[in-house]
Amino acid sequence: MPSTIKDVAARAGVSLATVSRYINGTGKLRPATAERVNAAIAELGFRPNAVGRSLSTSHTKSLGVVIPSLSNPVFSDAVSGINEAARAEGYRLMFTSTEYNRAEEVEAVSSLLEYRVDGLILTVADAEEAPALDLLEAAGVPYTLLYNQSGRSARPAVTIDNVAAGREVAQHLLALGHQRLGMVSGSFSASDRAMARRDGFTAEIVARGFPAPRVLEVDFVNSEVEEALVLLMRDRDTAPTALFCSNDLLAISVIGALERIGLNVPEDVSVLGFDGIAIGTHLHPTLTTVVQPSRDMGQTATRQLLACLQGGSDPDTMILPYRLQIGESVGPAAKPSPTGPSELNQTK
Amino acid sequence: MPSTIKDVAARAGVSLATVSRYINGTGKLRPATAERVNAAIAELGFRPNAVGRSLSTSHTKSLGVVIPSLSNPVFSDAVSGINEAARAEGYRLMFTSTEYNRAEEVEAVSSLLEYRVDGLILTVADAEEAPALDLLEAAGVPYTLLYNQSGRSARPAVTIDNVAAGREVAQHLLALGHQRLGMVSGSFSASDRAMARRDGFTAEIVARGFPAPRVLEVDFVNSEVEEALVLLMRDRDTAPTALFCSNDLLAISVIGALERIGLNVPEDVSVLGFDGIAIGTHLHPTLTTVVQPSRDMGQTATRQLLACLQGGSDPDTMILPYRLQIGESVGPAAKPSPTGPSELNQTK
DNA sequence: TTTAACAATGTAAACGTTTACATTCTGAGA
DNA sequence: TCTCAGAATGTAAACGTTTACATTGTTAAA
Repeated sequence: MPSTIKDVAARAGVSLATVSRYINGTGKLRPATAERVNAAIAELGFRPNAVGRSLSTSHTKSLGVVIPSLSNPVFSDAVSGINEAARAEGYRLMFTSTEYNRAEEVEAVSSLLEYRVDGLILTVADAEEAPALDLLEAAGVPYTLLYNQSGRSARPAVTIDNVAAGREVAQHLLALGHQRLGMVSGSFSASDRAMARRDGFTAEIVARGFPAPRVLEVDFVNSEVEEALVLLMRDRDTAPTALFCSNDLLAISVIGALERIGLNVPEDVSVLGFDGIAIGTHLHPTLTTVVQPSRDMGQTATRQLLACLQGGSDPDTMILPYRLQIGESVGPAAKPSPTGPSELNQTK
Repeated sequence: MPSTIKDVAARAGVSLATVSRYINGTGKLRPATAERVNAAIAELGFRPNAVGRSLSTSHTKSLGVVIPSLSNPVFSDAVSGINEAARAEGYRLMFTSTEYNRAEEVEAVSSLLEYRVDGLILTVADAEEAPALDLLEAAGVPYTLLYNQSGRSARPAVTIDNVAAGREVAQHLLALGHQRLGMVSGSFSASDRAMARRDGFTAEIVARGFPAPRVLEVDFVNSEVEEALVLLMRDRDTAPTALFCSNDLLAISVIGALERIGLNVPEDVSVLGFDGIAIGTHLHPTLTTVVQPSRDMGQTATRQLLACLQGGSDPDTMILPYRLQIGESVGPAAKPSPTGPSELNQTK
């Protein structure tokens, strides 16, 4: 059993309170007393017990982190940012993932509340309908959402304006002469962000007098992207000349699939992603994508949560800037092929 | 302040111990008593305090997880596996990353020891020289390494045989007629795995009577891959016809860079990766790579650590199987070009 | 009806640390 | 030298829960 503050006190010939004052730097100590305590700590290999401290102070100096998955680097990057900012303030992270499942969200929050984390940073499937957030609010535990659209629920979130980003994507593609646009997205029910991106994208296109984009909702994990694209791109004369993907992993997957069915990116079809994950700049073609500042978002969410925990105001919604990063995967609209039905149509 | 067991006891008209027995399912309770306790819990919105429980039982039911970075999906996948196995046993994860820095490793372990995590799962830069592991052993806290080579230190690890994998990569490439091999790796001082892969790769090539491979050690984050490759591939008659990369992110990066300098993969140069991250199967060309079972490794490490915590034997080294997954990024050795210095040589 | 054995429940101390309040020590000023 | 104010340190209870041991209740058998 590791040494406790009692052992240190006994060894140094002082009281528990004196050792506590030394460890925490609270209150003055005579140099000789401090030296004796320090020596006792070293001799005993004492290490403060955060559990005892948590009980007596009612603060654990830990933050709960709940995200859908670590498989998407956009969440990994954010957790890195959270970790940095938390560490800087002496906080630890208690972590869990939910695999986009609402019941898992509730279970995760429940458990973190049992561990008495001081606050939480989390991404839920839908900020509007989140029993997990209801639980947090009922418990009075501060939290900040990450990436979620705060929408009409006015729940505090660090995010970007996904609707505006979707619109800007549409503007960019239309400006390049693309008139037949498509979108490939993950599940809308699992991501209010994907919904917002689609909504902005579609609204802009329709407002500009173009036909609404074809929207493909795919299960990225189950690798049905290629099949879906074969159908979408079957008729080159009516197929989209540009595809907006709801995240970068999907965009990368779409590019691979397009090339496999004989289409060149961006010559035959342009592809535009979302998130700005690092690998996108190392590929060929490099990815044109909407970059959200994931690491900054993680840091910002953490800082404002910690500010709240340290007596500041409640967390609020913060919209950070995104930027459209031009890569090689988007080019001018392809000119119509001079021949009739495309070579693709003839492929078995 | 949330309700405590005292409040529940008062409300139900029973003792603290009775409420504790109800919560934990230890000891028998009359149905009427159980019902009164249950009603009191519901009325008060009581939620057990894991901090109090941890202090009195000396167990936190949490595991510390220390990994270099979440930026590489191989770690994210492993953490997903750890999370699954831990959750199944009612454990939480306390998480931190070290960015491949030994001082950070020590600080991370130190802090997790303060929080009294029951055990740790971690990846360190070098299992042979790890002050963080010295600290854990001195504290008597069980741990399992993940991915690290256990080598002569005999520290418990869940890993694969990286040396054997390196050899098998060499065999595979030599069997395809490649005679001039190269390796692109991340920093060896930050990854004993990368060292082991190089050692196996090199040993096999030399044993087969071929010249030792050219080894490029690059800083993937600082995007110097392309510059390095231009130099390596300058003279097509002497340049490697296949490159082994120490991880998949690097391999993907190398493919992009090769294509950008005008070389086709695998026609002009083959590229083989390591890890088996999911995105590798969605690219064009799909990645030929050594797949380690990251999620399984995470689960296995967790299970054996938990078995130890629950009275079983100490964690041991477990070597899980890897497999060489054939993709499209490796092909037969390119036949020498019929002309003199390559076009590449003339590019400014 | 009484007794005894077992079930059910209560009591109280401990886990490690913090900290309000109390006590002792020290040094400066009268 | 004495006194007083502030410095330094000690005391003890509390934080929430667990659990060994004690006590009370209940039921069946004699």
